Amino acid sequence: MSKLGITTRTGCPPLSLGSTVAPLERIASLAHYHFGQTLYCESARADYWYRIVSGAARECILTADGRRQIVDFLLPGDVFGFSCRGVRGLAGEIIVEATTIACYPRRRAEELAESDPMVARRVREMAFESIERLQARTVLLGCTSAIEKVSAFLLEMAARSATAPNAAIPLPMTRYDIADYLALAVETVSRALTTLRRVGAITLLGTRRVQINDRNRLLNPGAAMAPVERSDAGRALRANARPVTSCEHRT
Amino acid sequence: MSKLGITTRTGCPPLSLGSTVAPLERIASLAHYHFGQTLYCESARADYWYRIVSGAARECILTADGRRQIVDFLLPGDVFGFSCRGVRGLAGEIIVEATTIACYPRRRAEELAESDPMVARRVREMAFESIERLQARTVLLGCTSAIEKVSAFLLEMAARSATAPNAAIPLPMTRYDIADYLALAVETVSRALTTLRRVGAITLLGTRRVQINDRNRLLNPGAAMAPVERSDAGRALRANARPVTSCEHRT
DNA sequence: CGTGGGATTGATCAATATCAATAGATGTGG
DNA sequence: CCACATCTATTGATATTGATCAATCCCACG
Repeated sequence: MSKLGITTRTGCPPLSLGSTVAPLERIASLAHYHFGQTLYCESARADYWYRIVSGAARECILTADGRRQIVDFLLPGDVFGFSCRGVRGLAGEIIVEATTIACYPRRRAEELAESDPMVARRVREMAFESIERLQARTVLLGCTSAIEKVSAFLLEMAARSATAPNAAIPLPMTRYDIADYLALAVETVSRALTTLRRVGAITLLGTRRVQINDRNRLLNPGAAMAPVERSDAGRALRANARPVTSCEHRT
Repeated sequence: MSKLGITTRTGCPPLSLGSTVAPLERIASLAHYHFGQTLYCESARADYWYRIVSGAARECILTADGRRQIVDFLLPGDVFGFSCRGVRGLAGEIIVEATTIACYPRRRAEELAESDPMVARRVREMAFESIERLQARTVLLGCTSAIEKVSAFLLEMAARSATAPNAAIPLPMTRYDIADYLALAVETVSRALTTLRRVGAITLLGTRRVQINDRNRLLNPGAAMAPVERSDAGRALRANARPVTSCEHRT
């Protein structure tokens, strides 16, 4: 890790974005990063948009009380770094050795979007994808129990890593990262994984790969989790939800 | 609440969006809703974008275990309803009587964005605002203690309600809504508010208005919270964060 | 005046954070 | 190549926090 050695060359391959947005790819530059490097820090100006080509990164923030909250994991294909104020507010950090990222200069990309409607559409779609990723994230953080959070996290990683069904899922991040992502203690994450392994829901292949054996147990951890059947299996409909008038709209 | 009575008329006032995007406002229709009405349900097609003109709404989801998770509160000025898959995935519900919403037909808005770069830019900015709102939300949900969550929630509402500093902040939602937003039990929210009131950080003006007396106590609840000084005040830098190499980028 | 939804407070119990110890992994330098 | 240092991961014991159950209060509204 001694020399940083970031090689930068312009003009990168289209990479699954469709030929109509080739103009966007022409202004991108590919950069290579090492594990632990900082892509941008919280106070940096938001002058680039990014796309993970290979490897992984995290966006995080140090809270007032000294904790680190990971706001998003970025995996291959994910576009990130959008901002409407000029400043980042979040730090972007590389978590996998030899990560390659496509960097889009914001000003030029915006100019391009203003002259090419197809580029504008693509940028809009990328932003919408970010929104849906963050909404899913919110639902995940809303889980109450640690088992639920970890289960939901594994399912999210399975969906995002785009591997074959039933294939092993790579976990590019440490348990500490997972803990900061789920707002749990590391020990709790570790224990939840152990519990899921014990009941047969997953198999741990080393520490950084997981095989999902029983999706249903992960989807509904409370119901099928406890080795000893829980007495309260019946009352599922707890919580604060109140009835609402029907779904129709526009009379 | 017997008759739904949604009045819809096309052509609505510009409303702080700047004159350059008047085209976008020309295709909007204003609709009036009652407390408790459903704007769209989870399975609905995502055919509209929305902007709150007055009143308030929530976006929420029923989780597998029967809880309701509120993903976002929508306040005047907020634009929402973006989707990249065709389906909502979240339900939109009105939480304030006589809420007015500007509705933008998605297809026409997109056509407009493709013919008018200024409209495209404005749509992009609105999407980026959504992203930042959701990122802030993630940080909030990452808080570990209930006092922290409620404190952060009050600060968020203060920032978003755009009232004068030190003015009373309206809370358009019930305690149940707040609880489902913060992933806490109602009782816990109530207790946290009571605690904050007791230590003088806030004043409750009725149940739906809050006055913030001491921002610092809300920003750093752990430090100044306990009536009896806590013995561990010194160790603030706990948590899972690990040091990272410096912030430089591009050698 | 009575009713019902919302809000608050109390008591109890389960879940998780924390503290502590240890073991595995990985990388460095002798 | 091995020994050491450091980071990562797991497991155990304990204390604290928040969910849950229960009761009461408050307020708007018919």
